[in-house]
Amino acid sequence: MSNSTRERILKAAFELISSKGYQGSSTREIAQRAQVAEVTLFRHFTGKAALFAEVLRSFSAIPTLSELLPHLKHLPYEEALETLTIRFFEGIEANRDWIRILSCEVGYAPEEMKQVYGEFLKRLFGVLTDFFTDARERGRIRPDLDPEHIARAFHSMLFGFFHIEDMLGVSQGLTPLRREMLDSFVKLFCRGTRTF
Amino acid sequence: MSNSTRERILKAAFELISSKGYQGSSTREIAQRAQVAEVTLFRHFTGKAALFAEVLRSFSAIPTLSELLPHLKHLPYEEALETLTIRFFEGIEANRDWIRILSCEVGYAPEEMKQVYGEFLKRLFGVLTDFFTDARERGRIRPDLDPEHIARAFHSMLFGFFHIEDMLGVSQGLTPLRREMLDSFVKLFCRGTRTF
DNA sequence: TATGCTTGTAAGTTATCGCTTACATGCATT
DNA sequence: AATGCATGTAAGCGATAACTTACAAGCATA
Repeated sequence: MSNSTRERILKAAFELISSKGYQGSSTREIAQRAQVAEVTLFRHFTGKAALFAEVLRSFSAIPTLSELLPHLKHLPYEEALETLTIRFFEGIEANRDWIRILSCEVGYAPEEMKQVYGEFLKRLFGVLTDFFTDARERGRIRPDLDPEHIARAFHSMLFGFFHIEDMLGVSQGLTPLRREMLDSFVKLFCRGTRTF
Repeated sequence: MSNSTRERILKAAFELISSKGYQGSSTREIAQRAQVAEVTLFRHFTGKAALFAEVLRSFSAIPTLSELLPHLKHLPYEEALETLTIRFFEGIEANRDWIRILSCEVGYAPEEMKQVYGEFLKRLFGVLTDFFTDARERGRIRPDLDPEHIARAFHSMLFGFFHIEDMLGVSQGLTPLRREMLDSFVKLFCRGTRTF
């Protein structure tokens, strides 16, 4: 079986599920979108559930965040936070479909798929914790704060904001109004963590 | 048509949809759970979609937060923030099913249902903004901060945290570990907003 | 007793679902 | 030329979905 066929199916499934949900997407429609006979889908994957699990694995949005970190360490704390915030939000936006699948569809999905989500988050929290650990070692942030807690707070704030905006779905992207809101978040967060 | 039948159907639909999603819940199963013939469901509601819309309206988790506010105003800022945080999280926890429906299912739902969510959030943000506006007028928080932005930051942080924890679904409730995490959030948030 | 309202039973509609089977086609390797 | 592999076409399986129709039973009020 050629690889491209399989990947076309995966891509179609990803797109459809992210817009209509797992239960809302039929194998017929997925096959149609992939320009493939429905039976071909079942020759590549043992079933709809297996296809979904494979989608979760294949499209795992690996955070490009970790590549950004070394660069951030040479910036002043507030500036680094600002860059991190914008990049983080852009990253979420770029992978909005993937994230919507994970943060919504997984709730009804079997345990196996939750693990994919759990591992993804663990890596993400790890990267963020690294950043704040480094900042603490450099004396940028107060030593009494747990870097992991800060990382979670940072993540929660940005993710929570994105999720609400995404669900209401009035507009997409980093609009000026959102940019302004994120600026306030950064200011607040910076004051809340930095040394004086 | 008696009121109790209708309400039993609404309650059953609410429970089922919150655990299996809109698409995952059938009218048969909803009727069964309500101990009602399926046809009765269709005599009370014009269809599944109409039933769902009615569920959204009926179970609108009205924040008891607004009742809490007057009491908070007499507390020191950090203490008020702490109480607000705990109460807010408990409120989210108590309405977890309702919130899961809104924050997940609505993304795939028609525009009409998004409005229900939008109006709910608008009220919620309003209540929080009131709190921070009052705190600013009392000189508790820095005057250069926009109360609405602070309110959104506060909401995003708590909601984002809850959502992640809820989706991964390892445990429920305000566990000691979460309590500790929220304490850090409060400390961070307080330092980020208060005057010195 | 009669009327009207709500509910239940039963059977059925049409549509779609996930998935399978049987067979033909085309292309590449041997 | 023959073999094997990936794909397509077509038809259909059994299950379930949302929803409808027709009719009977219960219960209240008039």
